[in-house]
Amino acid sequence: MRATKYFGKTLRDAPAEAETVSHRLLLRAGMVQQLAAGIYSYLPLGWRSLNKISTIIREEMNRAGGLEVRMPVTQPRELWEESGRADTFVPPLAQFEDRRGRMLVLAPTHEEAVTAMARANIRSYRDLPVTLYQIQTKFRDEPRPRAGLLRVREFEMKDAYSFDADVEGLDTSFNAMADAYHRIFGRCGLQVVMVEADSGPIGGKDSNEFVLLAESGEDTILICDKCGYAANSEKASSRKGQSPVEAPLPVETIHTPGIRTIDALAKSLGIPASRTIKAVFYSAAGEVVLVSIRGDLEVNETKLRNALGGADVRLATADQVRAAGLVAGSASAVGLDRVRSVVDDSVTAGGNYVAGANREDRHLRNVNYGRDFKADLMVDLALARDGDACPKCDGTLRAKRGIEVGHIFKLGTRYAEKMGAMYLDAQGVPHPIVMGCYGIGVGRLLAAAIEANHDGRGMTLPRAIAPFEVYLASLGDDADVVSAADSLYRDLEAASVDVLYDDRDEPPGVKFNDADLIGPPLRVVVSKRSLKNAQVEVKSRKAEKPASHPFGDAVEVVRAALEQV
RNA sequence: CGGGGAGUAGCGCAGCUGGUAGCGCGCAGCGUUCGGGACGCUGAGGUCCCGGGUUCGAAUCCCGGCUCCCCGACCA
Repeated sequence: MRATKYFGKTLRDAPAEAETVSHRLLLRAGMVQQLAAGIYSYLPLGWRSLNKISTIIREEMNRAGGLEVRMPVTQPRELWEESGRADTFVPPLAQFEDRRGRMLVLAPTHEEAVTAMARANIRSYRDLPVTLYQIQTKFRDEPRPRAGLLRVREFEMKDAYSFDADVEGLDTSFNAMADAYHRIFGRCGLQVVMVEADSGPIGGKDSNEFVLLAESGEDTILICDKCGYAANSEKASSRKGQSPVEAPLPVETIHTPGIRTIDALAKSLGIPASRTIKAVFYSAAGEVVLVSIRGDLEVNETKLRNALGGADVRLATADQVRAAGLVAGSASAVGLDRVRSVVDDSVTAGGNYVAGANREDRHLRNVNYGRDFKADLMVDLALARDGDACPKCDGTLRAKRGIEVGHIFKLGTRYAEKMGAMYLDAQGVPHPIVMGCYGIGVGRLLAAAIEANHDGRGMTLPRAIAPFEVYLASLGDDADVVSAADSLYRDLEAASVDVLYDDRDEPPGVKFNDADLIGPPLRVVVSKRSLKNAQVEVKSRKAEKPASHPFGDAVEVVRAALEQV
């Protein structure tokens, strides 16, 4: 493609609204353009990269046995009433009335539509298993779109849905998709890790996220440095360590004037925080819950929410705490029976803890679970942190930042049961179809790839997803230079090299800067200086200096160099 | 939804003690240049977010609204 025939402009300055690196670079390179909050147009350059990603996804879905389908973006609201998600989906469904007064929704995801497709076409166990997928636009009216393409309202998403006769079949389909995901991200040249994840309101027994490691990421994941255990921070567990086993001693009340935090308590008593019990107050569905956890640990609110049956959980307000009769700074579960007590399993590991006395300026020594306080619920509630011990081996967990680019779920029979998607087994007995779903945000993946692949000059996307493979630039308007560059351009095109030919009448600095901004992995320069020696210059995007090669070998040199980047 | 910030040329911004809009980049033309956003001359380009009010006069002051961004809440 000749730059003089192309559409879209590079910007020297990024628009003020863009703060995130990928957002700035996408706008500066002229890849996307914003129409409204979280709603973007793709210009030719951005669409090229997006399509390269889509093509890789499509090839790997097909290889894994997936069948591509296309489903409606506008769907009758009744379909969502069947699944029970018409009023519960978050964010709420975007919907409108058609001219006959029927309510239509803009699909935020396609479980309902694909289940309708399945129940109309699957009758028998002989029809199973099957995996259908789509790469389509979806719309979610997100409460807060942000960071360019990282979190948008209208977006391209690949969603695959598997249908199996039983959970063993689902496991097989799920693993096949996990393998395909590894291949997809690998082919995109991206370092992605699969981590255990919380399945959230979608439900199901297993769920894994695919996270692109990037410092600017919004998600925290924990990875064991030894055994490969990896989970996002909502899900991750860690070994909390054993406190010394001691015979329970009698409880003593101690005077602790002005001490209201675990740090201060531990310091004043000269003990580690791990010998104390911290009380944290939450409000769940209007009820105040007292969470007890060892003093050196923190509460993982997702685990707490799951333990409480999915209720909305947030820190209790000072008013709620007071109304519940709790003494902030000196609270504990000891002697409290009118407040629900949820206990992290860490406090069962040892004994003789220091805990609040539920009186101002008083704490208790030698508090023991079971003898001195009880739990209405006893589970793992701790937030795993960098440096914690791995739950699976004797390694250490390391916290890393990342961006969620894919998420796969074992859905089970939830949708099939609600929507009547059944098959008959060999005995003629009906069963609900067992489903899985597997998503990749295509636009988010592009943005994430830029977050992970850029430098001070612009994008350094891997070859497989960069908008072009080669940036060919001619310097100056010398007739020999122009004709040499023209002919090299034709030869590269003929050799099926994906080349952007900068044939504009611009000074070298402009061309070099645009080459670095757009960032094809290879830059080829034809100039009077190099042509004098019958040479061209080839430079990889990440190299400091170019290398000169005989002009006649240019195509071969480029093809070889592309294999290396 | 809570908190904060911002809307003036395509982009970045100034003008805001009221007097009818400017700078840089970009864009168009001509010329000189041609190895990291080069230089000169000429030129085009504005609903100063919208509506109302105050005033002889509003980008500027007042009231109401809209949009966008950031933090939080929420979220495949």
